[in-house]
Amino acid sequence: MARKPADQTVDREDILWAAAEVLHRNGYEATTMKDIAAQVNLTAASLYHHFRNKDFLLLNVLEVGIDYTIAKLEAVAASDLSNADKLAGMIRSHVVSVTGNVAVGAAMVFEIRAVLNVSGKDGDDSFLAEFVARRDGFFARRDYFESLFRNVLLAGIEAGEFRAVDADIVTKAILGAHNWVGVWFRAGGRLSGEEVADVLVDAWLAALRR
Amino acid sequence: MARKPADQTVDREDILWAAAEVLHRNGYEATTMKDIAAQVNLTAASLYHHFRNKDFLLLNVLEVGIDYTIAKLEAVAASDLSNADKLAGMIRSHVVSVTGNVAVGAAMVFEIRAVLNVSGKDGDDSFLAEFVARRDGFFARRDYFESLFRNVLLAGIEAGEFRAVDADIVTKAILGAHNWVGVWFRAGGRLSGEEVADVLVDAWLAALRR
DNA sequence: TCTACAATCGAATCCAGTTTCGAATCGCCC
DNA sequence: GGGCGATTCGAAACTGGATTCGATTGTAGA
Repeated sequence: MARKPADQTVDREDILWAAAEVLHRNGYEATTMKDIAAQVNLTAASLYHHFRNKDFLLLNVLEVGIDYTIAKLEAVAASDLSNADKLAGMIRSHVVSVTGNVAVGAAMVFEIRAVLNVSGKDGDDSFLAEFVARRDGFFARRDYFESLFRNVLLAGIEAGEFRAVDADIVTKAILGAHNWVGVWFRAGGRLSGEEVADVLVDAWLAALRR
Repeated sequence: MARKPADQTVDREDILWAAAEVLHRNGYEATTMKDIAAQVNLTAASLYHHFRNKDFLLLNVLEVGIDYTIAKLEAVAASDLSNADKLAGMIRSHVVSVTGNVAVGAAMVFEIRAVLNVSGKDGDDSFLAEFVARRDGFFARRDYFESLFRNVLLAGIEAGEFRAVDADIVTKAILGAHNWVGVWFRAGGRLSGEEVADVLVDAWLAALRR
């Protein structure tokens, strides 16, 4: 027995999303390749056909996660709404993403340190180099992601729509609140993702209202 | 060479705080007993004289962390300030704790899942039972901690000091923002812990102001 | 001083998890 | 209807890290 027929074959994407889910449940180190493989009905060994190793797999998960989130955010950020409406839309969009796919959201929050730690990973030279490059690219994406929010805040303050708060800190506060949603939110709870988003939009807008 | 003289001997407390720091740097799974031991100039083996195993060690870290935080918070919560002032004091107190000891704050945020996962840990029966009991105790403390904030919100709304927001969600948003501070805050940055706290107090009070 | 205990350590054991390898299948195209 | 690359698998090699053990040595008190 070796390869399963077509109705079984999975591709990178499938593995990535499945991995995100497992990672969310267990955390990076606590998640074994076997766990991830099981999620898509493969064996651990098979995973190595799709990814160089565990680190790259995680990095991939983070990459698709951040790209997915940024794409949704950019749509709103690029619109010609007022800054208040933009912020509202972005908060809603982000919170809904997080609640809709807890896996991605929480992976973003929790697994960073694991990726961060290049130290300790025995240098397979070429691997290491590519890993570091991609990891730094990921961090850059994260910064960009954060800047989307910060810029709206800044623009809103500039335009007199918002109070003159410390945009840097408030941005991080907003994102912190969202990230945390990924930790406690459970589908089927008292509120839907949209409803949670509404509460947060209301709160932040009130916090910024002049 | 065996035991070092008195000038070397450390006690549980020392190990706990040192462990919190290492844990913050590396995350639970990525932190080895050796790492923790090194932080207090011991060998991994010596740690087992103080703690049953790695899980209990982590649990201990979380316990002292939450107790420390709760103690500071209760002082404010029990005062007879207005709810707005109480909330301000509590936010300040919590944020300053987190920035003052990033280790505790971040350990609180990140390591929970590791502790959570009882499943998988081979049942050493008695160990397992005590572990679960203490773990549940910890979670109860966490809930209590959260309730301190929520109750002030609720009381403030009741008293007409605050807008009628969804106290549950807003509480979690506040705590999420604080937890996140533990992740990004670095001593020596643009703002001190107190200054960050001030920004957040201002924001949340504005968000709740009628 | 002698004894019992607390605190350490180095070495050894054990084990789970990653990664590698060679073989087996499948689907497809010539 | 044979060849070829893409996939997958089981088994085995390796590794790092948790935990155990027995020995050693300060310390405190009888």
